[in-house]
Amino acid sequence: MYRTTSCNSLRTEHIGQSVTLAGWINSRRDHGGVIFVDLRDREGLTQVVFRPEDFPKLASVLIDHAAEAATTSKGIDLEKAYSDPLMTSGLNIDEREWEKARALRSEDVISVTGRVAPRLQGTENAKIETGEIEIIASELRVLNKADVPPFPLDDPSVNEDLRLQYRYLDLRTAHMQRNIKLRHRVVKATRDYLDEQGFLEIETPVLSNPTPEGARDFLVPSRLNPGTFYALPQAPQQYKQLLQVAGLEKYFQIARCFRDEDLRADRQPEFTQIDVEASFITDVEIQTLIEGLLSRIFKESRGVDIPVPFPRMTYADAMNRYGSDKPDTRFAIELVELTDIFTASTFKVFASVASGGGTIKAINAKGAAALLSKEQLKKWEEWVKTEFGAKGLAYIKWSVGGEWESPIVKFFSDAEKKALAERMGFAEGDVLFFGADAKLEPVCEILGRVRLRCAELLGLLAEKKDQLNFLWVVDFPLLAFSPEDNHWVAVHHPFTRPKAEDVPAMEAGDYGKVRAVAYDVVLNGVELGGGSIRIHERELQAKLFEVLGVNAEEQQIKFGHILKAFSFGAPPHGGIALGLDRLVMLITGASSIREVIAFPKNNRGCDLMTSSPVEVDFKQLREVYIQSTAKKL
RNA sequence: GGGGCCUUAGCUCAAUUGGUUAGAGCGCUACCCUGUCACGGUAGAGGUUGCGGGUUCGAGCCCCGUAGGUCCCGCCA
Repeated sequence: MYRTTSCNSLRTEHIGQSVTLAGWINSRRDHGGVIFVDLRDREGLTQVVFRPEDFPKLASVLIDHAAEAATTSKGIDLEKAYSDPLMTSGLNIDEREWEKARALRSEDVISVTGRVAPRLQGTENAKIETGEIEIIASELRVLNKADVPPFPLDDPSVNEDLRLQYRYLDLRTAHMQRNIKLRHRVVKATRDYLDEQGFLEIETPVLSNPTPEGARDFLVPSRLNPGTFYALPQAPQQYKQLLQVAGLEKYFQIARCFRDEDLRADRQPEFTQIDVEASFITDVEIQTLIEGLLSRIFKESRGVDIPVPFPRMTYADAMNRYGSDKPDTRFAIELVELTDIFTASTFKVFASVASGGGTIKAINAKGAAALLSKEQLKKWEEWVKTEFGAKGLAYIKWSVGGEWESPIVKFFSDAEKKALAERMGFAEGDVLFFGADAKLEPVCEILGRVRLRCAELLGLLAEKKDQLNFLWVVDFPLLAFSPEDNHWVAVHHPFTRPKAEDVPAMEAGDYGKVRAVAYDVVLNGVELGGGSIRIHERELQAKLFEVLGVNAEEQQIKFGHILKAFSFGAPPHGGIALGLDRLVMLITGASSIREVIAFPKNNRGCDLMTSSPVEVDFKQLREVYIQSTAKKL
């Protein structure tokens, strides 16, 4: 037997027991005579002591004295224990075990047998849970020696690429084990909760079809059908809807999804969704279900109660007030409408925007004046220009005891200044940032970015680490015009249901006005997931494809199966998908989803541990009828 | 596809204005040490400064290119 218990199970009540532990050498302290080893397994640490004397005898002496101490409710009398005849009378020294212990190094794997003993008075270690006891070793088995690790395992400042290259070592750290365990708790809570709610966990194919909408697909060539390809699913979207047509009614899956797009700190080419779909359900019912799920997840993973129901905010409000469809509402800065103030302004840039149906908005970064020099404001302007294609970033800085500093304020009339200051709550120490454009969206989006950067600058989130601001963003537009493709595209996906009251607008061709029965759940400015009520009528679905520029023939080829399915009595249905990786990232407080994925890919989609992806033989390519066009170096 | 930042010992970093033999801490190796827990002490090993080119009497430092890493924009729900 390798072990009888874990390295985080022994306490004072186990004193006297003979145990065997197995694990890794976390650290070793060799005092020449006595040798201490912190033995580590998944559960924790236990100190093991190797002494050059006869270990079992020593242990029994200490235990006897501890037992005696317990009856007198005084601490163990060390002097007495050490003067015990057994301790001083020429013990049989087993040097072999001790010599083995001397040769132990970090990360060696051992199994050790000994007796649980109390630590000597004053040598207890409050930092570890087993710090009251130690193991007096009598037998040591070295199961495997370890090379010197390429980096210190407990050092959080080590380069991530090195950690990823040796991920199996990185995963040994308490930090990573905590994240992986917590992820398990989240998945377990999800399965338990949805099972209790009557949902069935159903697997869907990983080899499926390319989808014309949305992200780029990962392709898989079919050997048995030369020249044809599967695609890895971006989401199990069609299958989960077809399961509703199939009458399974309530489906969920912890689903792996694949998207061949560029990576980010919160984006991997393969990621996991908590995928949910149900029949005969309304949008509010799905939202309530998900509120219950998230409550359960946060309760079981972090022990916190989150208030439900979550606030609702329309997409229009979110954009207008926060400049984002996933607003971080933990801090108060909001976008303020100023268009009406400047319709007749002497400042031509604003006047032409305001009178021409455009939008002028601003945000007030309270107290930012002291933190932003003229040079820094220049840099911010440069930043919005290069990163978001803004024309500029107008500002007014009002230092405490100073004047308004701004390249534009000299063009404002006194009335405009007064109205502006009043509406913005502009005070000494503040900085205003303006956005003005013929179109609403870029004004909101750019100020939304500036808003986030202001929060960062002002440290508004520093003391709000534990705050959890959930909210639903609802009433998304169904369609958006893509100038690149020169046609309308689905904002969510093409199966999303238009709001009943907006169907006339759709039929009238006023596509920009049509809202969807779609909803996103947002936590602290991060989109956790989104879903919608779907179209279940064949005609409406066909109509929507038409709007999206998919003609009848294409519809038949790409979506014939789902259109046909809808003609056989599809129930009203809808669902949602939550990003599991992001959710666990937020729960653990990690800054990247790589911290909550056992074997993630780096920025370029490479697995540094396995060197994946790799080149393959010509022969292997030939079998699947593929020829690479990549240029050899 | 584009932009920012980074790359010096196994790890984390330093190296003044371009100037001697590129240093420190940790880790590693050996020895000493019987109560430590980030043990302590003594000694030692360890470097093509990512790579290629250029400027210069002289380059870790300046210039050009390139590779890798990371964050962001585009892209992606």
